[in-house]
Amino acid sequence: MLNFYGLKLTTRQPVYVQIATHVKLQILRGNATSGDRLPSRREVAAQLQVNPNTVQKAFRLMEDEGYVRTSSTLGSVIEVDEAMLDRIRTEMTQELVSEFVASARELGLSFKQVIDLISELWE
Amino acid sequence: MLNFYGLKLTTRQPVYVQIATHVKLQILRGNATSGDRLPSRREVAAQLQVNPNTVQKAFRLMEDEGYVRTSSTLGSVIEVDEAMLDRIRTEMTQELVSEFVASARELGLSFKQVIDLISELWE
DNA sequence: TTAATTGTATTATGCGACTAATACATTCAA
DNA sequence: TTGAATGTATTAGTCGCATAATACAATTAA
Repeated sequence: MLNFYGLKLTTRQPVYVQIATHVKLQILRGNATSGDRLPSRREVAAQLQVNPNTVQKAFRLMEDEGYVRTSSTLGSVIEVDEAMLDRIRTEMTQELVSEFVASARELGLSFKQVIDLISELWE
Repeated sequence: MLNFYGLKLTTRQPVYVQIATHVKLQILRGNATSGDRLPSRREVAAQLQVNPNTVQKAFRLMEDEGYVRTSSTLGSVIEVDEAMLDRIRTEMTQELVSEFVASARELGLSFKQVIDLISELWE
């Protein structure tokens, strides 16, 4: 059973988006996989100390994006095949890197400067 | 005289923040420097097709951050010394790179993967 | 079987960002 | 000098996100 205690919410993004992103990251990192169950809406709301309606919106989003299915018997369950997993990984990676490169160029940074800065921080 | 025609607005950030960021980038890239004048609030609002009050908020922010000064005789003028320029550059670079590194690690990317992906996109 | 839990839905409220519509005093050019 | 442009301020309204308070049918557990 997945939980959400490790998720620290910010104000930079809608909470329901952060919840969906958190689940996607858990899937990518192998901490969650097909068949794993999610806590109830009310339980997640309690764990994150947000409103159940906000959580409902997150679950709706995850169902629409195609990696969570909700049945009346099992509640909400993660459901990903290899293609979906690859789609998620590619999508998130591409967005992250391409936006970073665009910003770095806007800032006037050189390729070498960027690599050096990342190297320093990577440890 | 600076203009804002090159600034494409998104919905991901408040407009007034995007305006201030745009000016800071112009300064960093050498496209704008001390003494350069900014168009009037109403003129910027027209160029960006946003409300004058939103632009006023951006100008207030830039004054507070310390690189724009407004006088009754000259309107709003850019004013940066070497220290301010360095502060801006460091601040924006640090934020960009450290947030990127954090996200990349969350995604489970290796250092080599990151470098390879950036190399591909940098061209 | 009965009570609790759950998914789902509805309506109202609050808040921050942005828009809209003015208003007014000051500066400056015709 | 007069009228336009400008900086500044106020008040009201919209929109998306989140909260609050319920409601109800269906499933589950005691």
